[in-house]
Amino acid sequence: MNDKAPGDPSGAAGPGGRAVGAERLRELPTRLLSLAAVHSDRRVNEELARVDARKWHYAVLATLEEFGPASQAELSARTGIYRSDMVGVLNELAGRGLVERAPDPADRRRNVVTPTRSGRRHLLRLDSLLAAVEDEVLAPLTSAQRAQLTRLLAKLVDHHGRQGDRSM
Amino acid sequence: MNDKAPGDPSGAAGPGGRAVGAERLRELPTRLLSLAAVHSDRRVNEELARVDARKWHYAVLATLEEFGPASQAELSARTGIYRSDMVGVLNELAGRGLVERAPDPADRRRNVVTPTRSGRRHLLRLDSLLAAVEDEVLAPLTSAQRAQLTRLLAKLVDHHGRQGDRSM
DNA sequence: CCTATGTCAGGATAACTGAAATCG
DNA sequence: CCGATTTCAGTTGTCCTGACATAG
Repeated sequence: MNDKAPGDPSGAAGPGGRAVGAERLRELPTRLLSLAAVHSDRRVNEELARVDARKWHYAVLATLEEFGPASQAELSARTGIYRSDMVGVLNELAGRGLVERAPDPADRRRNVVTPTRSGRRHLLRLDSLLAAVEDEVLAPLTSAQRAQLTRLLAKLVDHHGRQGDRSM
Repeated sequence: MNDKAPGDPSGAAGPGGRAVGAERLRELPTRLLSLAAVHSDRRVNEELARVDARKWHYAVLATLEEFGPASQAELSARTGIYRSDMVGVLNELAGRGLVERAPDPADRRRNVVTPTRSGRRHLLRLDSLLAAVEDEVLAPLTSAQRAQLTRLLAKLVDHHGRQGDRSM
């Protein structure tokens, strides 16, 4: 089934040119990144769904834990969620009793979002749940490799975050 | 499979718990993976759009180049595109004169998809276009780091591809 | 007057499901 | 009858834009 097409240059890494051989797809970093992320995201979402959560829930709760109560715009900037989508995420979180939204007396345009006790407990549960998924997703890597991957990815995210600053 | 990463940074390990510091989000590999992929995908799609292409076009053309003419189901299995979505991708490619679809005389359920000369030329153009995007996306990494990242991602993709075989 | 904030309405695309029609 | 292949129809989720009302 694998008869060569006429004049097929595949397999040859030409001198002076880059090696574009048969392994085009299997070695394309942007594709590998995409495939790995799709798989990882799917597993994360599947597991989060089991406790009626989504990954944006985690991002918001973790941000609140780290920086304390914040306005929606602040949360949006820190998590990367668009502020138009933040509304829905907070509706879900508030509906589950995980955060509270109260008007800011100092600036009446703003809502101050605060995690509830239940929300902070929920965050801990999500922590361990995500740790398990992460362990599964990164299974083929040694812990040194995991650290390395994390470092490389952080470098990429950091770099593009610095210059790819789109206003939401 | 649960060995602790060495050099565990990020400060405080809570009493009786795992080390969950302030850097929860910034160090979560699944999140970094997702963020990096979103950015990478966006840049890839933007650039491909400039030549009226999409990344699935590349996947199909590259697969045809590597393995020769194939049925849609084969292409679907090799590229990871769902059979149902493959229809649309091939409609676009055929509409641009980049591939030809002909019924397989040996099995009349099948279509044999073959790249045209123009399609193979197009693939070369996409190659260099993608190389440029890749160079931009991976800019903050040295070439040794790029190779490392590629290797690690390939390991992940390879692993999940082996066991995550959903029938499409 | 201009900007920031929260909100809503909607578009574009990707991932995924289900089923019909055809053929082996 | 069962399974594989192509195709269509449609759902869901995510990313992203634009606009509006309110407030600083």
